[in-house]
Amino acid sequence: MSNIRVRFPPSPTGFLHLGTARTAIFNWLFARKEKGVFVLRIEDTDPTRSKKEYETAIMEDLLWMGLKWDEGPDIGGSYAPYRQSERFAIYQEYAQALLKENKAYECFCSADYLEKEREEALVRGAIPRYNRRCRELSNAERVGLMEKGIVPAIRIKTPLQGEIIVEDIIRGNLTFAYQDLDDFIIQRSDKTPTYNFAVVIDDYLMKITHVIRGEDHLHGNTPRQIVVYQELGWNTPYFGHLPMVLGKDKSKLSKRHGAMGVHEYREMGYLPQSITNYLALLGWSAGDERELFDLEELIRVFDLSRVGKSPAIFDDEKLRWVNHYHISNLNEKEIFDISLPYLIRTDYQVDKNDNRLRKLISSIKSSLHRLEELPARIRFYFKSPELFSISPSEREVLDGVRKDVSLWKEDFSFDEANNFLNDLSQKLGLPKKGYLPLIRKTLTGEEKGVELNIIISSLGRDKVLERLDAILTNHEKQ
RNA sequence: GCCCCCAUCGUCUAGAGGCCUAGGACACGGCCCUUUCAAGGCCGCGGCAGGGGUUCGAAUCCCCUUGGGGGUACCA
Repeated sequence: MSNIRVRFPPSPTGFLHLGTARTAIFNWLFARKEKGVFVLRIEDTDPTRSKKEYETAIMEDLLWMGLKWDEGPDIGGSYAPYRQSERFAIYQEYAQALLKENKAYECFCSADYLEKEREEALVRGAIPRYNRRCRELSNAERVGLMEKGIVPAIRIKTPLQGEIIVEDIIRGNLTFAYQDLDDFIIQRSDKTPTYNFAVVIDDYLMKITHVIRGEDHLHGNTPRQIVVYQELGWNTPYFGHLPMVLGKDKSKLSKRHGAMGVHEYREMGYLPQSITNYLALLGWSAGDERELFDLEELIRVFDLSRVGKSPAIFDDEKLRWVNHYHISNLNEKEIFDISLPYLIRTDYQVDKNDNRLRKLISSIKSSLHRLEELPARIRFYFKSPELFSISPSEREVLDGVRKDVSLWKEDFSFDEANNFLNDLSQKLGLPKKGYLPLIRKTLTGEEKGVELNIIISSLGRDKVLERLDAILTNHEKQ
């Protein structure tokens, strides 16, 4: 194992989103590729928005995709705890240290005051930055404010001059001016840490070597976090900012773009390997013309240096196609097992040992884009069709067919059924389209769908006979 | 507004100065296969944002413009 360590730090304020999942995939692939360690850390510093159920749901979705972590809140690890809410004392300790070294200071400004300042700045067209009025408070002033009962927040002292260079392994060197940053808060007045502070402390303490995350962190968070590293006297990890994933409207992918949760895609019948495959393709390519991979292959071909810089628009159509590919690649047992829940939830009576059903599903898998399409496609297998009336000439055709079928000693294979269907042309003296649509309608009630020979073979002699008889006797009654 | 980033077919991308009359994939269109719907096979449509440089030579390097995105919290 190399000493490369990456982390995936979701905030449990909602279900795992496709955009977030992609970040997890890139981190995980990088870790596996480099034989490093993948850490799961829960960023629940905001107690009002964080929920335990989301934490559980996120972990389930990660596992479903096949992304197992080496260290995390549930399994522990050398740098536990892995839940930020359990690390508050640590953050406070470092905040105090910065205070003591005069690298941070207490700020007594009220939220209201700050809000008003910001609005005014916006109106003036100025940059809404904190005016640093508490930065040089005298001791006496501080004591005075304390005595008034005001609980201070802690702000870090950002250098007034100079610039920050972010060395990004995906984008190269980027420059930011300290002047565009302000003295941001590292510890709220309720003693909880802010994101940019907690992250730095954790990444450092957890010995994270590569911070790979979305570009949305690049312009605001990364420079601020570098300030924290510097004030603490720590070396920064390597940073790599992935290009954003955008929705059809070209804005950052979010709930506004409809169902974008991993779980929802799972429900629709997307395979985990389809999700990881497609998401890996957003912002990354193998360099040659291959683009269909399962997880293991992805590890082999993945290369962080092949990640691009420009944002990618999420394309549902292509995901569909990728899923179609992976479904086609499933073997008979796999596709059957994974299909069962979709059939059961459609209230079909499913027998888990039904070999014929198993063969049927396997034989039509390549026509599916999502598993949720399956029930409608093989409805004929579970439900008898509605009766309909036929003409005298149609009756003759079905009679002929019936006679033949009744001679079968056993059920037909796909090939045998096919031959049977073809031979009918001779016997009936009709072209195929003169009788095949009628047989289809009789057996399934539909005019289109699965190949007839598969239908006949799957239904078996008795059911075929039964459905022919149903139409025939219905005709007699009229 | 200010700061930062990005820029090849509608979309995802290959392309790291001559291999490019720009390659692949999705989508789309046509044809074939086929009782039908899918699937599949074949063919096709379609792009280097614009303008300046640098160079014998630029999709590739530089600058400007334009366009798009992201960030501007006691959210993460």
